[in-house]
Amino acid sequence: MNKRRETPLLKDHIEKHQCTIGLRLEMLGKAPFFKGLSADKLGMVNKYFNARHFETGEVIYFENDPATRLRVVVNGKIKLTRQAHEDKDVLIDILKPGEIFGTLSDLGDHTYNETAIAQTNSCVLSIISSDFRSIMNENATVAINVLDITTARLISSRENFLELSTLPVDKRIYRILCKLSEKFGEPYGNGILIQMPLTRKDLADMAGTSTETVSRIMSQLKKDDIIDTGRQWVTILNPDYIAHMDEG
Amino acid sequence: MNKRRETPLLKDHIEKHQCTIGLRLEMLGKAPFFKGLSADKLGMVNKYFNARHFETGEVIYFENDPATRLRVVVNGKIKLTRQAHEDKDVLIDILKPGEIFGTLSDLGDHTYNETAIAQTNSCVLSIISSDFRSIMNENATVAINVLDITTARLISSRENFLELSTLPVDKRIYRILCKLSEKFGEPYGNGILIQMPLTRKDLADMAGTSTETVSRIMSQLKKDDIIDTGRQWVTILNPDYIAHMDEG
DNA sequence: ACACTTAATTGATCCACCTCATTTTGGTAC
DNA sequence: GTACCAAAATGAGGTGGATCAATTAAGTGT
Repeated sequence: MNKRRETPLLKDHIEKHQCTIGLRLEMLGKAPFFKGLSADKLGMVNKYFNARHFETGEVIYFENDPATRLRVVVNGKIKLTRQAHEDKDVLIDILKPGEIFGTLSDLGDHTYNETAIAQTNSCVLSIISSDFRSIMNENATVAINVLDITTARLISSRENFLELSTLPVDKRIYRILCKLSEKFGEPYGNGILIQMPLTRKDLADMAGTSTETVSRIMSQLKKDDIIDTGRQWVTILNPDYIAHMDEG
Repeated sequence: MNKRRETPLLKDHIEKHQCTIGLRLEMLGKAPFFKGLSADKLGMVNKYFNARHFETGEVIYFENDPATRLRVVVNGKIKLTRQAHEDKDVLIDILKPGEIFGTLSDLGDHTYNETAIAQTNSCVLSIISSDFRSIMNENATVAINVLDITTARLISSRENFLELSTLPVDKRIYRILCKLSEKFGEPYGNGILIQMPLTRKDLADMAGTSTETVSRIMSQLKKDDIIDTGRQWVTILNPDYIAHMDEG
């Protein structure tokens, strides 16, 4: 077991000038919700979007703020959270490039129902939600794509609820690590590095537990050579164990 | 505190002959996902639907069954559940007339990810999901309506997750009773009756707890004259208490 | 290389809730 | 009314995980 001296996370190399018009168009073309849209329509649609850069830790919007915009991650990772009490938060999801967040509603009195924070330096496109609704009205394909994305998220959210209701904490954490490594994992050394800053608090807020409990479980996994972990990073050394811990 | 001798629930008066073509068309016209559709389009769309009656307790489909159809509740209540272990279930939602369930996906290898059971005698319309997708493709309004419904469900599911992660059991049960009375409540005597058969197990499966714990909490609420409850029914005597139990 | 800040670890205690076991009751069928 | 059965209530005991408190270690800035 080698002692690491520094974080294995890639340095944040996202800078403002990368959010160029060219990149933006390329991004929208690849975005799952615009799949099947013709090139000229894409060009038209592109004009509705604004790009903006966010520094790590910067809040994009707070829950209960008036909600007017739909956003798209171009670069970086965006964390969606909700606050319960004083220091009790719930981490709903972590988004990667191509994913959407914000609101689709065009009602005036509508508010965001989660807080969005840049987990890393990020570039985000935004569009006024009523404009996006117009686009959906004129292109049923787009509406159906967004519907498919939302349905998938609903299924995933219910899955989370199921796991929270029925699994003990350690299994919940295994499952979270498994899902994160599928979404954000990159080969690193002899394992898979979850490529993002990830604290014990983040994991606790995903699993509905305390940082201390997460720490204890992670320590045990480390002792058993199933993961390697340090300050704000995790690598999976034994993916098979993490994937099927049912019998454990 | 009067001792009730019999269930205050309305007798199930839904019978097969009520699922007539006339009722079906009326139902589809009022259904939120067809809001804004012209009368003639509605007539065309109607031809795709089949009606079927289900007896109380009858399973409409099981989770992991091949998924081919989207369904609409015409009459009665439908319970959506997922199985975890032996006797551990999670009650995801209870649907009332006008709500949709089943699948929207037209992929061949797709399966239902929950079990649907008739909570009362029910009448249900169904349509092959690929047909429904065609309808959405030709009528963006429909796609957007379904998207709005799905988004609302996603928000609600995340809300449930939040409550499950952060609230103690008693508060979770208060909240569930509050939501149920909003959705299914009907004035009855000096309170609001939740008009549906509802067991301690159902409540436990919603709150992620055990039947015994639900029973204990309900007993206390009854003692404090906040609710009245018997075998498979609940009335709320003090809605205000149930609605804001934050400070309790 | 140093000090400083914040994350992470680890230990000890406590209690909300689960589980198992038993009794009671409501609702139904005869 | 009486008998029956499944749902609900209640009791006793055990425990997973929270909470509180103190220590260690990893990055960061100078």
